[in-house]
Amino acid sequence: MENQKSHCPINLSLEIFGDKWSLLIIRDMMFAGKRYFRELLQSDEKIATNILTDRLAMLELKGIISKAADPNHKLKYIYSLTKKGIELLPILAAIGTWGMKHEPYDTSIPSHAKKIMKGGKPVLDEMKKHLAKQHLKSK
Amino acid sequence: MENQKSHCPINLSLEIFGDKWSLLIIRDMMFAGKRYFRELLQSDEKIATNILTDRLAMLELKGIISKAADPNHKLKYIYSLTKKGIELLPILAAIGTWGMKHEPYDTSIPSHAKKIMKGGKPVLDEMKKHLAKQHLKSK
DNA sequence: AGAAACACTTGCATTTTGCAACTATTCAAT
DNA sequence: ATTGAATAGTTGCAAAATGCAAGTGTTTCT
Repeated sequence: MENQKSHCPINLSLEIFGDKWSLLIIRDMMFAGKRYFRELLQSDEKIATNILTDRLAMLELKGIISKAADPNHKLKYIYSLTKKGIELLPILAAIGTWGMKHEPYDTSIPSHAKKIMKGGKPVLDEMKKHLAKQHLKSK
Repeated sequence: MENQKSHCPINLSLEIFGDKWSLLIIRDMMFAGKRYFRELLQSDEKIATNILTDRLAMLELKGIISKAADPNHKLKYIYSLTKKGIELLPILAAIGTWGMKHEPYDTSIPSHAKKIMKGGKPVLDEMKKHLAKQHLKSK
């Protein structure tokens, strides 16, 4: 388990979410409000079930998300961002901002996403508060 | 070549640098001032030569770095960040900040790195100016 | 009672990564 | 001028990660 290449903070971070899928999962939880396995499966990028299973388990292990039984449905589990996960928001925002500036993105993207990317710190703080409300309820 | 999973700006960005190595290479160019193949090979994370070759070519293709013959040494090539590459700085800084907060990093890390991470926008702007001077000289 | 929804699991093919040895050219020292 | 080290890679193969399609065992819905 402890097999890290170095103790540089950037490397340690990338060993957690430096792959093709982890940040996309976080993105969908943050910006699209997805909370269930089936919802996360519906992304445009078409993640496979085994990969999604694997990543959710890893993200939970790393303390970025938590998993709880859905009180209303015995087959469903609800995934939540932890505080540590919510604090990935500035990273996602920076990546989104960079992508919007430098890559030919789909302009039919949710307009609130644009606002979040362009809105700067105040909008981000608001967003963070909102996420805390949605995800950190219990405990 | 054009085989992207979606046109979401975050996904487009991650299709470029959403792997274990690309951002580490950028990190070394930005924060450690590395400009040569051999220098980039010396990271703590021990990247293999074939992977480094592959990533440098990809990053050049994507317009994030540029490659030029070293005027003083016929075997050496000097790699530079482009404007597009320099603008990855906020992403690296956000990742570094997150890692320092949430993972047990090596405290013997270069102290200027800590300053950059913690210094906020003014320090980042200064850093950006410095990088532009070092990397965008010619042209 | 039967069908659909749910969160996975499994097996296999493909792709990516990692490792170690090797190459061809150029530089630097004798 | 010759030799050895340094340069930026290649190459071939093994290991790991990813991708794909089908299957599993409950639970919920109709």
